[in-house]
Amino acid sequence: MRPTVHDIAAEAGVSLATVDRVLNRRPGVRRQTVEKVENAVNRLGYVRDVTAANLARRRIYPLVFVIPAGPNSFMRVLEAEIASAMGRSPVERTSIRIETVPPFDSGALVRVLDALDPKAVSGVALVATDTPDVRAAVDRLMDQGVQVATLVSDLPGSRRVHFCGIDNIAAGRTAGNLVGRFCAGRRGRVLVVAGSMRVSDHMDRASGFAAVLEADFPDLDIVGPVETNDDADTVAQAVAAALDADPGIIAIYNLGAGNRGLIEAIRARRQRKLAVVAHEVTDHSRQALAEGVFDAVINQDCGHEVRSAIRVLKAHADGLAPLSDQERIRIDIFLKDNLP
Amino acid sequence: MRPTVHDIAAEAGVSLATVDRVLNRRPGVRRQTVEKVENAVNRLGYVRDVTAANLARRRIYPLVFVIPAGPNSFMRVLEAEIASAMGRSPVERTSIRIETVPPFDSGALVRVLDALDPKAVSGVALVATDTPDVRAAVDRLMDQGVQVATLVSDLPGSRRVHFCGIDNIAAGRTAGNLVGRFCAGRRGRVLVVAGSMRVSDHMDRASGFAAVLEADFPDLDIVGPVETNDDADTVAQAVAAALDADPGIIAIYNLGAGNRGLIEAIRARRQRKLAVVAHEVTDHSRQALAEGVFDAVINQDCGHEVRSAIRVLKAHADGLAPLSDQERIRIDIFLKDNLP
DNA sequence: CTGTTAGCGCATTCAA
DNA sequence: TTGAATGCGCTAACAG
Repeated sequence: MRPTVHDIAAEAGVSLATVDRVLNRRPGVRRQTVEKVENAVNRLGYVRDVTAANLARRRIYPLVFVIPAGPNSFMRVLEAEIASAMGRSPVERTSIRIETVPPFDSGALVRVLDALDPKAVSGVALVATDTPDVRAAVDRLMDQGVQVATLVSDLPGSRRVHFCGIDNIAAGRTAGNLVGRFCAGRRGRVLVVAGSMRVSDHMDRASGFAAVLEADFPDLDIVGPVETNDDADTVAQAVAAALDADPGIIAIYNLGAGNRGLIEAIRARRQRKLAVVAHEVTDHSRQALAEGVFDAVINQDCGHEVRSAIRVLKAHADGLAPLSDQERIRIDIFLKDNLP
Repeated sequence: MRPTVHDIAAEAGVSLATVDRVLNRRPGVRRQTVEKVENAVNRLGYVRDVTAANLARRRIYPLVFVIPAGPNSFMRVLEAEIASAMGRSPVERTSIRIETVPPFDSGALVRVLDALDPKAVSGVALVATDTPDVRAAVDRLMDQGVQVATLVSDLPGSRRVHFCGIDNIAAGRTAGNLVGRFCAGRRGRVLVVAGSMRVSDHMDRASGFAAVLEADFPDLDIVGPVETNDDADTVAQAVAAALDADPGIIAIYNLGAGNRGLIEAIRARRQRKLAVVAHEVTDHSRQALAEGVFDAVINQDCGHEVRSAIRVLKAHADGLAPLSDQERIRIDIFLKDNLP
């Protein structure tokens, strides 16, 4: 039988209330008494029953997700995952709200963050735009006791408690490795397509990709990255133009969104033998893999990311450390054969 | 405020005890009364607070994991993950025991399963050997009210409630796709190494692999599979013999364990240009990837598998459906760049 | 500064 | 067949 507050009250020779004060680090207890209780805790190996505590406290965790608006498929899937987490709210004792902001608009993002009531929300997860004003807004929230986690795209240098996403440099390297091997000794150029160099995930992928190509595949040279703002039509035009202008392009790496446009452009040029690697499993990319238009898709499991964000934010709100192993988001590689 | 038992007691005009009887489907309540309560439940949209229920009931879930003994690295990692879950037992209200049995020994497995006390264990997770007697033992347990889940290797045709593992046919197909692309139009033979054709995961991988090679890579022919009982030394000898006997082998797929032996054999023949795909990330395979001895490793996250087994077994013990999305185990592909 | 007491939402004796 | 009362482990008034 594991020890309860009663046991440690008895062991320490104090009352339940005092034990509770010490356990929750509330003021108004003599140092002497604090130590007595802490000793008892250690001696008996007490660990608090969080579920019982939450029951007694009728605790719910008010959480806010701030994500980009717009047609980006990946973000819409992310939103669906958040919605699905809202369905589990009663069980998980959460109260989740979604705020959408125009993509790549740090001003709007800051306004949303600043409008949050620190007393009414215990945690925020946001898809970050990597600018100083956003960093400052995040740090302000942390100062006010609101736990902040970044989602999908990180905010290096900020005080966010956790990044729920993948190592994007490694993701870029992985893409480089795949493209290199799929080109198998052929010589030529690789077109790199990006959304925006103002989000850290895209920058990281580009640099990881370039590093591997340079080090391990000297026969391949990079063209780009061309920036498309993650807009599918822009992607389609850019890719079409590049392919038509340069017959030496033998591979494409799209490290951003807008896969629909990429697929269009490639389908219209079926005769070109291209190795194509893109990011994120969506209906479009899934279809492209099945057809052989894409050779591989690198993915982050956004269901996992959302569940992880919730666990991490809850844990930090309680001053607990999350289970690092469970919270690491994998860099998934999908071929047509291992699609989920 | 979500409704509580009190609310539905008031709504139905009965006492708490009666509500509880109906909710837990205990006998001794008039049909009339049952209906009154059920109507109240539906009207108010009541959902039971499982944590409060577990608190009141002081419920713990006694779980048993049955896994192969022996030096197989993957199984030892699995065991470590189970041990780590045991550390979380107080929080997760579990009581976990590990039983090891000689590998590929269905008799021993059956003996362990039959020795279990159905009244003292609520769930069992086992790495199954695919034989009729094991299937029967599993079904016996289910009949006695013990929830059974298979782990890593499934037991098709049995009544187990869940398989915590990957789709091994798809894993084999994935390996085939990778090997095919990495060989990039070269013509030759692929050596397939297996542990035992008596476990369903190995059989499935072999057939998935063969299917893809036949359909998509006609220039590659399969040699094997050679069976090694997952013993590293046997693998080393078999691979060495095959490579030396047949200079036309340009790729190797090890769908079983014993990677240490595989690595030895390849290292001793550095001049051979081989595409190598194996399974499971362990210290050995991680090192081999880094060195370029392996080109890709297909992995199942056994930490995830263990956590999932626990969640699924607990949920089924309470008659609840687990979150299917969270419980699907991915077929991970690792290159040296995206190793965790 | 410390202790008493009454719940949180649910399960379970024990009576009736 | 039903209900009242007690307690699970913990928190939070409210006294003292």
